[in-house]
Amino acid sequence: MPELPEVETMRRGIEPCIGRQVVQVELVPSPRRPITLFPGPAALRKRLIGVTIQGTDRAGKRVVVLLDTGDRLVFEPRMTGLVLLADPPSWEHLRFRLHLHGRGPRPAGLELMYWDRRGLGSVRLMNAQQFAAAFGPDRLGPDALGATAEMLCARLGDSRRAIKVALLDQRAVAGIGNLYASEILFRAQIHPATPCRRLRPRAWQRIAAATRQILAAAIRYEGSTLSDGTYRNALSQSGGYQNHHRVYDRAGKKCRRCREEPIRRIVQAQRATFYCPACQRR
DNA sequence: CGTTCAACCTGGGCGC
DNA sequence: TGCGCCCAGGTTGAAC
Repeated sequence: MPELPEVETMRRGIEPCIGRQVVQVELVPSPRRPITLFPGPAALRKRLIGVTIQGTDRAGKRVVVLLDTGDRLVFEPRMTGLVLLADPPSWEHLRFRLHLHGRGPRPAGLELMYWDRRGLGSVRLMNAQQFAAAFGPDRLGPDALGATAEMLCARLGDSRRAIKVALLDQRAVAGIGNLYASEILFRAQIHPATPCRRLRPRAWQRIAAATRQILAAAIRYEGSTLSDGTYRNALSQSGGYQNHHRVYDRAGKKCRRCREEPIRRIVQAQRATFYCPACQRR
């Protein structure tokens, strides 16, 4: 679930952590199996307790917490992970919790939590070298929020892949996931199966503009909370962008643009793609 | 190059 | 009511 807009919303939501000090590290408070934690519990505690949070960042679909030691704490939510300051949807799947020292005249502590129902995500503490190796420019393309036609065309213009599949390639452009890829191509009025190399400069312009606009709008609405209700912002509140989807999960329903054609669902690279066959011609 | 499949997990929805 | 299946916002690596 969490794609760029959801992860960016979570990142903004945990900004109150900035300037606070880690006083306690809780690993897997529930009796559940742990998610991927790196490094091990002892090293994690040793390198986290006493450090101060200096800032937050995002690496594609990951929330990054910058520490005054130069280390980075990286939360990768994958399908069902949440980075929270407020109570999670259930205590059962809480995986990790940092207790932060309060500040100000009435210091109240904060708890930075990672919750993950399916447990496919991870929490990793990385030094500068490890972070660069994992998320450097050779591993992660430029952020999709700043997509330009030149950038997309330079990175994908020669590819034979379908544009929908290519937009999910995090090395080409970082942050677009399955839901927003369909929404972006609908807004750009491009058929999702179009091979990248067949796209003209004008088409790349539309795709780049649609990428920026869709992602920015989704961030404004604090992301999409789908029917399973899993996604929440850091305060455990639902997003609102699901009410603005044009094609995602609307198979069989009439296109909101042409008000005629039913939205079609196809499968590309084993993943669902939604589009309007009338508005998005090959 | 590109595609396909399986794996990692939980849980909601559906047909029978 | 229950069972078995299919599906899901992601990523990775192996096989072809």
